Amino acid sequence: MDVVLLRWPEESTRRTELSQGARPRLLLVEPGEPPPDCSDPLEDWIRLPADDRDVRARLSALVARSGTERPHLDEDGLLWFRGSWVSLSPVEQALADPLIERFGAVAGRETLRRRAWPEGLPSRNALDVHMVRLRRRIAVLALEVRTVRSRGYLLQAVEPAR
Amino acid sequence: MDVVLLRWPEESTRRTELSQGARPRLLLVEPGEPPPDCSDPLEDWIRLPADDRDVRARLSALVARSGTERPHLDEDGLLWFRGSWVSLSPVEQALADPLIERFGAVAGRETLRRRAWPEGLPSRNALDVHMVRLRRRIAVLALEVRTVRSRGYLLQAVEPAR
DNA sequence: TGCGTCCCTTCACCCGCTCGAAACAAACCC
DNA sequence: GGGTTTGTTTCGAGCGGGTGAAGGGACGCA
Repeated sequence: MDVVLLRWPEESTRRTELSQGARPRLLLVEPGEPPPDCSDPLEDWIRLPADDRDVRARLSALVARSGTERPHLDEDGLLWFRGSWVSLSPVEQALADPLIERFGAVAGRETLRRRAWPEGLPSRNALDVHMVRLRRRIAVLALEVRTVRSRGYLLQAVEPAR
Repeated sequence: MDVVLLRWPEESTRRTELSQGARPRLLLVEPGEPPPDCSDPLEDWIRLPADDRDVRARLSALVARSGTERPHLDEDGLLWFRGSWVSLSPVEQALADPLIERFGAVAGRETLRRRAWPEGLPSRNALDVHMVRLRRRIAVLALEVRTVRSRGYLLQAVEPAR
């Protein structure tokens, strides 16, 4: 989802419209005008005239905040994230799919099981084993699968070191 | 809680120190320098030289953001705070729930006891033991449970070191 | 001031269960 | 034939929740 650029205060009505739709937006504040009151995390502003790098930095911060950046599985079984990809085996695709849908939230073990083996699990811990393999693969994309005990798994970007 | 003003990029080491303590901070970016990468919601930046009103607007936005932030328990048993999470066991969820409801105020022992074990306490000090465990877990989120003797417990954000 | 009593904290241990990971083998595909 | 994919077994680490027990601080009371 893209960030919308708005002139402030001219386009203030459009701003309220967009805030309804949870669409991230960057307000370009006219020289001399007072800055807006941004309490929405999906909203930011910058004073004109502005350095190009500054605008881009705020845009990408908004994108990151809105969670727009999510991995994506193409029709060839390639898992894309931040411009890189790895190929996944069919089973891994079936597992990755619900994890991507719920990116950042838990996908239940039962859901995953059904998606990969609708006919029933081949063996007791097939799911665990394939999860290990999926983890190894997606590591190079700085993606990780975290376990939420007795609930399921959660796909997320690797937290940058503090 | 006060916002700390930092020069960027000179005081970058201080910046990382403060991010540990979850202290809100505003980076003052020197002319010509590239803007920082702010993923932390408690961090913001502004390009120098800056309009006084602009600085004040960003400061008060930071203050507002740090004050209203309260932890939140999602439907998968994950406790979220400031963009990070830990998973809680069922008993811990039951205890965390009333603590979060009254975030910053005391939740009585009796209330907690009833929420976790409506049928009656399994043993004399089960509540205390589980409280220790809950404390250990939420520490990584910079949350703490303070005891209010003979009244109950209080959940709050860890005060950043001065 | 000394003492006992709550109340709270923490530790160590137990049991049952979940999950991770390695290792091996079969099947499959260029 | 060599790499990849998938299934299977097995072992062990770690978690969740319950219990007992030790210890310490706060408070009331004599």
